[in-house]
Amino acid sequence: MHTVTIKDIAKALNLSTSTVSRALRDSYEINPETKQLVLEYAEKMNYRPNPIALSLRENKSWAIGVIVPEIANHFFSQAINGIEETAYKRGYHVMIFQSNESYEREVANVGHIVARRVDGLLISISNQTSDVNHLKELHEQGLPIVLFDRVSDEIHTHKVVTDNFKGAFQATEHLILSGRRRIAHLTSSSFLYIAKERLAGYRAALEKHDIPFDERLIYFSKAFDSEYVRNSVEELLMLNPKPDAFFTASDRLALGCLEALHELNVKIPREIALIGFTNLRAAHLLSPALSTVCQPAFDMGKTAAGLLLDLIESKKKPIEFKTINLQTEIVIRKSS
Amino acid sequence: MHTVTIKDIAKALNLSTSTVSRALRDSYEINPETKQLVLEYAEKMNYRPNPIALSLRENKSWAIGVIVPEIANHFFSQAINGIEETAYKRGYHVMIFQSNESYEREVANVGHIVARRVDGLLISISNQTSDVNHLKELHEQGLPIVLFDRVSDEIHTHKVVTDNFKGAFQATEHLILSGRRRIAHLTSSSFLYIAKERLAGYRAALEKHDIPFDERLIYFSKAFDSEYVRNSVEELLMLNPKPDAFFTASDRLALGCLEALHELNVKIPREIALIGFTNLRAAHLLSPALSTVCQPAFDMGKTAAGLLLDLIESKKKPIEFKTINLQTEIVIRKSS
DNA sequence: AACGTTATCGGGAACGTTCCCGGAAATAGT
DNA sequence: ACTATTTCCGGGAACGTTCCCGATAACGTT
Repeated sequence: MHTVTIKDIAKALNLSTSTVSRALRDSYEINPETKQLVLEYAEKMNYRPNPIALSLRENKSWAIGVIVPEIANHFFSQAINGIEETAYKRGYHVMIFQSNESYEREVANVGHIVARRVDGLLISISNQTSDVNHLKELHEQGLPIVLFDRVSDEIHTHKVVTDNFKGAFQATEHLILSGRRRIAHLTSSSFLYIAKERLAGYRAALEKHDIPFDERLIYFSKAFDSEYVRNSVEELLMLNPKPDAFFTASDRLALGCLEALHELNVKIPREIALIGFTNLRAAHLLSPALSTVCQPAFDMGKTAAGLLLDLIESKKKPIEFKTINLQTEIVIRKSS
Repeated sequence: MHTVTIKDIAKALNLSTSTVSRALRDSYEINPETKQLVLEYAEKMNYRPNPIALSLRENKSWAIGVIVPEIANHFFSQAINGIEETAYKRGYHVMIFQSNESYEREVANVGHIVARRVDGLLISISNQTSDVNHLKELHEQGLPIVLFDRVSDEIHTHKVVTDNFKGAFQATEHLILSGRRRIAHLTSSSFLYIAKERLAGYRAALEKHDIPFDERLIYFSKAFDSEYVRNSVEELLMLNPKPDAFFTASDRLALGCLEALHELNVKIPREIALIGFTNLRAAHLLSPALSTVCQPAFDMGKTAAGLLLDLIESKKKPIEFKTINLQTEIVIRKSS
């Protein structure tokens, strides 16, 4: 697939490459007639500047890297939509990588991304990642990084999160106000920032309503496969006294719980009320319709990308980094 | 963010760039000691070859473009997973674009992709695309293209599809065998190849069981928003005699139907049986659990990417192109 | 007429890498 | 001791583009 270059145009028109280049960039020091000639010929030959050559010259790839746990997850695919919107609008393209919730793959992805010379990195950390040195080093070397949703307080940069504390607080309080007392909390990894915050919101709601905190009701889940979740659910149901509500911290966990409770023939919400932290598109069509704390995924992606591009395009490092806290929305349906 | 280059190494070690380059590529004509020296220094300085420079030299971007209608769709995100697996394994990276089921955006995406100088293109056409000249031209210019799922018979290249006819036939026959006679079919666009095939499968099943084909039961839907689908469903329900089953041709349509039927208080499957052509992860958790024809999305992505990379890496154009037909799986649940 | 201005263009280096070509030194072969 | 071969390395062009530095005319100014 041969593509026409500036040299081809120059040769065909008996001009120098500099002249052609300047004509194409509409430089003032080119004769309007020459300019016209070049432009027309370029149009005719369907000339497209080679972005690779430009990247080499400018030492800039016009690409940003995005690492998410998985794209087959409605929250992240929506976030990616937001990221792409801003990125494309500002002339960047997006390279998407998946960590699959694995620390090793995340490190490998980071490696790929630096090798690919992206101009910046947008990342939502895997829940198996407790050590963030791979990101810290990169950041100290000067690569612009913005964290979103799954952030870490060890990295000093812009962050975009949702109000996890408030969302969890509202969800828990809603369960309490509807008469629940033994509320189990299934969450992801204990070192994940968002998990900590949601747990804190959960505890604060309990405290406000004078319900004692019971550690046995908290489940940190390393894996997301339905078998693992089912085991956790079974163990929780064997507790005495039995829990009367589940509050889950993610898409996958909510779905897994729902599935397990169905299989175990537990009536929702009569026996167990269920509310999740999720962006499932079909949440209202589930059986029963799932109550959720909904996150503004698209907006998160948009603002995170915006911050990153600002970071990339500003020559000097900003003195202070901001953490943007977007509001969640609690949607009560049949499951609670 | 300054990165160390071959020149830096050469200068530091008092060697020429050629020597360093050859040492790094483990050339036989470099003294083992020198090689050792270079390798150690490169390792110490964390040298990474600049892929942009390589791309410029080799006139190869090591990137493939992927255009799908939307990634926030489980079928496509699974397919992308498959694509990425093969692509990364073979050293390519993946640039994802979304057409949002819009012809204009698809054309724009194609433009971006050629401007970005990808080595090949993987595409699942938007349902509003009736004219595929933008792809044809590209293909004739020599860009390797592989179509998957949403293919077009106007483009003569490798294709990866599922057995749409058989899947639709089985779904329809299943409805017939469970006593349904007035089976409505909601499908996407009339010029979409997969829509035609599924319609053909539907008709064949009717014919086999001597059920007359009624055109009024077929709905081509241009839009996927719930309002539009709801209107279609309402109109179908006003028919006389009323349909007793719906067979939908996509994720979105199945979900939309389910939603509309719920809102209209129609009992599923008592009044209307429902079966979809979808890869929804939560299909078994819906209310009622949704019967579906399931497509091997991940495998489709994998094989499509494999074919494309073979195409890219073979110097000569293959004489004949193949169409790979993967099998669907029908999963009967509560909705039918 | 001599000079400064302006308009218009070309030459060539640079970005990071590979690879062809050539060349010096060391070794082997007679 | 002389040539032939091997070993090891450097120079420089090339990929496509931009941009700095000149260069040549034509023009205007005194």
